[in-house]
Amino acid sequence: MTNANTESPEVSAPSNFLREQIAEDVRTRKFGDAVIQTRFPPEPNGYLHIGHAKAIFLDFGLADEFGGKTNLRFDDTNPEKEETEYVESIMKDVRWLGFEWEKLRYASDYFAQLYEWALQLIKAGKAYVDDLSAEEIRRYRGTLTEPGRDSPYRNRAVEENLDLFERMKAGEFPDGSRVLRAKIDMASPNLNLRDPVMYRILHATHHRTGDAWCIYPMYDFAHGQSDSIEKVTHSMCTLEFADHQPLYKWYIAQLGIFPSQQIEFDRLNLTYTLLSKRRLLQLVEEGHVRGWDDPRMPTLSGIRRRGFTPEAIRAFVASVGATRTNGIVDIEMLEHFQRDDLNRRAARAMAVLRPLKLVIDNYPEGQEELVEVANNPEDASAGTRGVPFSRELFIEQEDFRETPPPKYYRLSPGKEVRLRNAYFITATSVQRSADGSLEVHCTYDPKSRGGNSPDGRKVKSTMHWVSARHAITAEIRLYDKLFLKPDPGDVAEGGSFLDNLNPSSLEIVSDAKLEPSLGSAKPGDRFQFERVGYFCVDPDSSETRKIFNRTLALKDSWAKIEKKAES
RNA sequence: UGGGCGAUCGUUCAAUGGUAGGACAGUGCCCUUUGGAGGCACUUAUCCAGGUUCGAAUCCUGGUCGCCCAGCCA
Repeated sequence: MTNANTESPEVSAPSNFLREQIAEDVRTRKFGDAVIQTRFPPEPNGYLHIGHAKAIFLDFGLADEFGGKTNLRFDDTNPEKEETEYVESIMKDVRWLGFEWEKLRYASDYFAQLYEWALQLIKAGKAYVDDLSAEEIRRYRGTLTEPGRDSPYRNRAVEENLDLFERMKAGEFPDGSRVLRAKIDMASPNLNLRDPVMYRILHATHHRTGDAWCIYPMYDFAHGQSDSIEKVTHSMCTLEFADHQPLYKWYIAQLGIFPSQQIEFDRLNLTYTLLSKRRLLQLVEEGHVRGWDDPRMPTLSGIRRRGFTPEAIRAFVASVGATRTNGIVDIEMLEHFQRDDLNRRAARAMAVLRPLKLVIDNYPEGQEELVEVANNPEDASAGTRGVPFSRELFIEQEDFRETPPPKYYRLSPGKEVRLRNAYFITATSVQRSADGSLEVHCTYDPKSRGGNSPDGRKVKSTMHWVSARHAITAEIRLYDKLFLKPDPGDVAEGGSFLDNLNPSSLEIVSDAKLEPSLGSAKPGDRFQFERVGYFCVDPDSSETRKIFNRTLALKDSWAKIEKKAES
């Protein structure tokens, strides 16, 4: 495994219990000479989301720290839900985060071995074929407070079990007619140990093994053994599998195979975000979003298209850490790390989302010039570029008020402000242009070229602008939270999480005016539109029409002041 | 109501028997050619009750609260 991100922003990695456990196991040589081996084991039944990023950074990152290796293993034991499309997207996402797996494996690689192990357990009297229906098995299992009862088929002879199991494999029986179960303890307080199902009959075509099998192992009879086969030393998974650990150990002990160790950590939860594959699938299928990679989706493909970076996700995940407590992380935390990363790296540009014409009456008609602008004030090595300036400009509508409210520093009649990197201007009047639209007239101070006045007078505000004659027109997609509530699942009786969908999560601005240099931007390129936010070029763009996604808005303290004044 | 796991600022993560600290959010000030960024300051926490100890967030006991488990899903 290699880690492409080791040189990325210093993330103070606080100690966590996983790291400490591994360190101790190394110290005590729990696994002898074996190197630390982990695995990332998604089921290919959907797209990866930000929650998986945490698991990925833990699985790959921790192994890397200890000089170990990580496999990518698809847990593909349920042919009814799994598809090659998902396998491919998952590989793409893992690589995008900056990781390369040691070995690519599938649980289905181990179907033959797993079958042999099942036979071994049958022969040892530890497994039996049960003819009970699913419904009957459920009833015999008992409840949380009452013990279960033995199936009438529990004590079948080994020979009969062998015969029946082989015939299950041969396809003699219909789906659901029989299962293979482990013979453990129907009275166990842990329901997972009440004779768990090992194999079920499924006449379904598997995305990799096709129709070679019609019996498929359950998760519990595949996961631990797959770990063991791969000599996984630390098998990290989320908390809801803690109850499965005794079973995980039971199979390994009965089979006498490599003792992989399962360790559970908490799942990532985010405010205003849904991280359930089932519901995400519903959003896609019912058309509430434009697809798995809709920039509003918490999928890795969605936030990638939105403009998020692997480096920011890594810093975020590191700060969130891993524990065994279940909580919900404020989405602002993720946004902070993303802004922090983009602030350092994103090239600056000027773009006016909602144009208002500004005419400089004392600037000679027909004249134009190039003003020099820093590509990134945070990074001198990013250099400078020339931006065309002329008599007629576009400024942001919200940067002008005919009657300014208190504390409004921007342009209003009689007020002087700075056009960034260009000149000081003073608004003189508001007029209707020939086509009926509003335009603001002003005068400029030629001696303030570059943005400083020679007499040292100051202005309260600096505004971005675009030369009307040189501007390119583009579409800009402004995204807001997909859900209105911090917990999208917080719904009234009989309601659905869909009731919490934000009706204005997408706003399309179709005629934004951008500085001409943006005409050569390529899909995926990221920018900070000064004073507005971070944006990236959407793959829907064409040569003639650029489309930008807003990754995040800049923090807006004026909006805060204005809001406070209202209340 | 059986079993498992957990509980520290509003949120998140530390403190591994010895000064409860960082980050996010919030508030105020400074600075600023982005009302961005940056700097400084401030506010706020050990679930409760007992016990052990010179000393407890940490160990013990008893409560309370939260999450997970009754798929032939993973």
